[in-house]
Amino acid sequence: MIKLRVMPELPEVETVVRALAQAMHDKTISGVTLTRRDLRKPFPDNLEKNISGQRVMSLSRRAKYILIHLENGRVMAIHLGMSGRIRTEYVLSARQKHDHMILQLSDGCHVILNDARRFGYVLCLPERDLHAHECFQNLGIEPLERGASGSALHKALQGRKTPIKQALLDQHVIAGIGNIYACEALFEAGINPLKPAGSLTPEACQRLMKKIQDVLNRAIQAGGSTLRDYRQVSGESGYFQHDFKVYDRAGHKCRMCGHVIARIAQGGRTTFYCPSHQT
DNA sequence: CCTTGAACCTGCGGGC
DNA sequence: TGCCCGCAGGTTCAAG
Repeated sequence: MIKLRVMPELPEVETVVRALAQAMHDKTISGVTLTRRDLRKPFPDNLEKNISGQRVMSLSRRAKYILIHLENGRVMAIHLGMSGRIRTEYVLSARQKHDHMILQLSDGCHVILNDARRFGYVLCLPERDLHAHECFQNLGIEPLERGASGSALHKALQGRKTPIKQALLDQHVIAGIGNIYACEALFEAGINPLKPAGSLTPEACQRLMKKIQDVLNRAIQAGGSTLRDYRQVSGESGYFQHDFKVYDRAGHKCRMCGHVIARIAQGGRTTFYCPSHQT
């Protein structure tokens, strides 16, 4: 059994995509069970008709979306929101609280979407319509793809007075970054999260983009991050949480300069940073 | 166009 | 033990 419980930012979604590819590639979806009609958005009207009997050609990721490419040219897109988890079970055990969608595969495997807070959602649309869909058309820089660069980031931040931390969370500016990796990347780049986004120099943007890519890649290598009391025998849990340099470290000493890590609120989210060397 | 704050929903940990 | 409060990985929408 593969069981995936992650904090769904880019590295965690990427980790889920890779694990799901193992389970789903070249399998046929033989059945769909929905236990309610909606999460944050309604499930697509014709979901069962559009995915049942379809072979899974490949899986990919865009921003924080899991994309499941089907033989009929459609894509099922899954966003995990804050609390979405996906697990696979070859022998379907008792249904758990907040299991909302169960896909049955031709080899007997079940793919189960569980989401306590229901901030996640599922879409299903023709692949050719994907980039024009409202959820995808305005997405910003994909940080690990060609085209991501300091100059692209600098351009995307032009004229923005909002603090750089909040700009990094704006998926229309740069896609895939969430609260943890925004804090971590700014720390590593030595940039104060309160700095107006548009005031970053091209050099600072270069440094920041490099650190964003760096921290995301390291987190993917580590299998993402998991929090709280998660324990798992399958070896599928990530361990990047042990590498956090600022996130959730308020009151502890900065690993770089020894100053005390601060915790502030920005736009309703918590930011952790070192006031001494993030300038 | 940009920015801000509230809203969506459930679970968990801490304080009393 | 139990209740109440604050807080949590994300996004959208209304209002200024």
